Amino acid sequence: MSELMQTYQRLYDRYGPRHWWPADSPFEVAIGAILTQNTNWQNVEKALANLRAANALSLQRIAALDPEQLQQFIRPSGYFRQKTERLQLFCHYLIKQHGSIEILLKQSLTDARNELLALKGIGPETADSILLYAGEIASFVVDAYTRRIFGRLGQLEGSKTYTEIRDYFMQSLPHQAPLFNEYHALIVQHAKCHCLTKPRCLDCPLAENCRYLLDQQAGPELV
DNA sequence: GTCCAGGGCCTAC
DNA sequence: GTAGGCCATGGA
Repeated sequence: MSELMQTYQRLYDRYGPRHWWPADSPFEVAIGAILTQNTNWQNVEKALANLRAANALSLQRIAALDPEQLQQFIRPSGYFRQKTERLQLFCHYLIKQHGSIEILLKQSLTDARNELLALKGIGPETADSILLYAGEIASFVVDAYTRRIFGRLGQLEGSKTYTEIRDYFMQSLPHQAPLFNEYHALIVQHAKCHCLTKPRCLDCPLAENCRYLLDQQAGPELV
């Protein structure tokens, strides 16, 4: 079993299925993916609840909303001016070019990904999240946690770019959307583990492989 | 009060 | 091509 599959298995054995992405439709996944940029998911849920309460959580409604009103709805998710522009650009584009997110996502991975990346406000992580969680397309999502966790395992150098890390995962794992889905969700779950903040975490499911932990001499701080 | 969260864009160098 | 600043709210 590859190193990455072994790590996956340990995370899965500890945390179980994460049932990602928490959304009712591909469109909601995409909206959530933009809203959660550098933002706690709890705040995103508040923004989504505001949109839902106003019956505004749809492609046509978001596109047609007055920007200042949209800003108020999504204010809890932070960066509300930027995200208002990003959401409306995204919706206007979908309406004009495809009519729905589902149609955009029917293309090949490369075509759909390049199209998403060409949109202002959609970078690699957001694009891959939309591809994977809205389109069930096997595009691995890399985030800050991925760098941190696998850096500590000694499996990633800190200098790797987004593309290099994504390539590493995609070349080492079978291209299965359900696997990529669960793996990224497990990484986000594991980010809450004490091992990322404390010198020694004995309860960590990855303790056996954790370079940081192995390098530590026995210290007083046990979590 | 400080830090950070499921990033990305823009500007300097 | 990349380091640094900027965007903003809410909970720990």
